[in-house]
Amino acid sequence: MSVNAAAAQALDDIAKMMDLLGEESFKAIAHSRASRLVGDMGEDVSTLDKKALMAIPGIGAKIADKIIEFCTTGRMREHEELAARVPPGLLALMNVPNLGPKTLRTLWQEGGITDAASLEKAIADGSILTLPRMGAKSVEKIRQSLEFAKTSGERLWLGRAWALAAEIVDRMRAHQGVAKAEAAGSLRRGKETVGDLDVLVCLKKGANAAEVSEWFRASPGVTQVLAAGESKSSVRVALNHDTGRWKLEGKEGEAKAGPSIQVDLRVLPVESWGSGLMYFTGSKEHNIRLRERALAQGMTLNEWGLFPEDDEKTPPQSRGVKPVASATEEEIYATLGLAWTPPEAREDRGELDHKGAWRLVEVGDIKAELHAHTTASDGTMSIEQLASAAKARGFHTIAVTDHSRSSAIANGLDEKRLAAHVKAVHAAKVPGITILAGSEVDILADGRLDYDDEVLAGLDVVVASPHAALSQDSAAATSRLIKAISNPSVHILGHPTGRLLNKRKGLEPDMKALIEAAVAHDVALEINAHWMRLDLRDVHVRLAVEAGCKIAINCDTHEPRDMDNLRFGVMTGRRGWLTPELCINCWEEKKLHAWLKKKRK
DNA sequence: ATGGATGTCCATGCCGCCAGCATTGGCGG
Repeated sequence: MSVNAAAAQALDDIAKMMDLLGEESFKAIAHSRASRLVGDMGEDVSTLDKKALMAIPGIGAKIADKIIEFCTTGRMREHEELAARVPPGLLALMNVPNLGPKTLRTLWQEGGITDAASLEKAIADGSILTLPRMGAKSVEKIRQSLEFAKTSGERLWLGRAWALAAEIVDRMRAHQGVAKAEAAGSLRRGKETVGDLDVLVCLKKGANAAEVSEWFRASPGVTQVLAAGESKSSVRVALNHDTGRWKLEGKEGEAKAGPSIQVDLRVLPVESWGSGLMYFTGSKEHNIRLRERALAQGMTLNEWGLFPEDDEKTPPQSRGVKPVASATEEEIYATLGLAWTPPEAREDRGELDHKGAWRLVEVGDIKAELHAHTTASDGTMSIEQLASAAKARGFHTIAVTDHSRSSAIANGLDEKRLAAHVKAVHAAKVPGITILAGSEVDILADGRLDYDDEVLAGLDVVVASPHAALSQDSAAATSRLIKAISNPSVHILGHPTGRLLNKRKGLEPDMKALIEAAVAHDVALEINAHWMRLDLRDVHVRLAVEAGCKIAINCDTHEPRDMDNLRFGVMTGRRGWLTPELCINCWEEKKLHAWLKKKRK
């Protein structure tokens, strides 16, 4: 775990333990906010001194001290003091849905429950029913949540969630009572993994909400119905893990055991489409900022619309109050004096201070794929098939970058095979697209590249990527990657950390140093669009964009369907506020080729 | 615990919905 992630975890634990102990809620909120700030930070938090930490809104002297203590000693005294007062099993239960701090505190203080085992026992023998607010329905809900928490430890990959969400949304749109349907939540924000799916449906005039909800609950793959209201339903849908070219040991068997994902449906009238979408898209923190802003302007915002504030207790829509805006996201943001905010930027990372209209990279901007494999190494397509597929996407350029010799498992090319392959690539012709000959050259553990410099200098495009020695320490990783960036023939640093989501954490280089080197040597950092990689990750893209570092978004195409992953790479770029100007795949042909050739003089 | 207005104090994280056992606490975007 990176220092940032570890420090964020410690701060979040502190916040949760404070909640469990019933301490002043603002203290817990402050720690929870600080946890998010540290976790979202692109640069290594240990490189910041107290002054720099305190310059971040939300981090004051006390928390800055705790962060510094953690970076220098690896511990936080306060964390240990709290941990001595809160049973560890209780903290773990905070991750179980339907178990919040207050519920757990009651279970602990009044029922002597300290962990999952004692909770299960209290449910089994019925003793839990004697505790306050513990009726049969609540207990059954908790029982199911506990069961679910056992089988599903991990969040689902964006790419897998996307396919499932598309099926459900299509099904909902097929119902005659449905005017509009869309997947919202963290999926719409393009988060690299999602915990559940949120589907918003708006009804045609006169349509029956209960009937539409029933249609939803009868979707194929539903294994369990958790809630069955007229306008709100929750179900679990079975997952089958198809992870493509990565065979995940254990995962396939596990799939038969029945991992599933929760899918929530909300039904609203069609007039509330915009406000409903904003509510269900989140993030929670973004929603809070928007609602604060609405209040400051004499309005109140909920999923039904943006209303004039009237200090009444009951919700305005229930009193027939007309909203100021509700039908589209654009009009609601506009009424609040804001530009429409891209869903990917709705994370309370300063997006409400953004000046003017947003113009982030879009799928339609991408005009080149600069990292692709053919049958020469581990791809499934010939050079011509690959180029035709790229042409069909409207690209002006495709770079053939098969693996280098050290990637033996991927049938990497030695220098002799490479020379022949380059000839074949240059001889290949597909009308309307330029085919470039390149390589995805391995970055060896010490930062040397897998081909000699003169070989690399003879290629049109060089993508340098780490594939092995991915558990080396941070300092070694930093110097390794910077050495690769410094090679004058390298254009792109491919999947810079080598991480695989839910599988391996990959390298943890000093990102700030890496980005500085990339800027100095005019190397683009890749966002690998495969949903198991999404590497660079969002916060590092943001850091790179702020530094003016060029970014490449590549599908790392091995087979035709890989090009469909482009949207995930683009969403990751948008989460890092990436503009088309900084994304080399968006450049027109002349500009891109001139940039590539600059390294060949 | 933080940040902003003062010079030490004060306000601060929105909203709707649900179950419960009754007027509120907890959840989740």
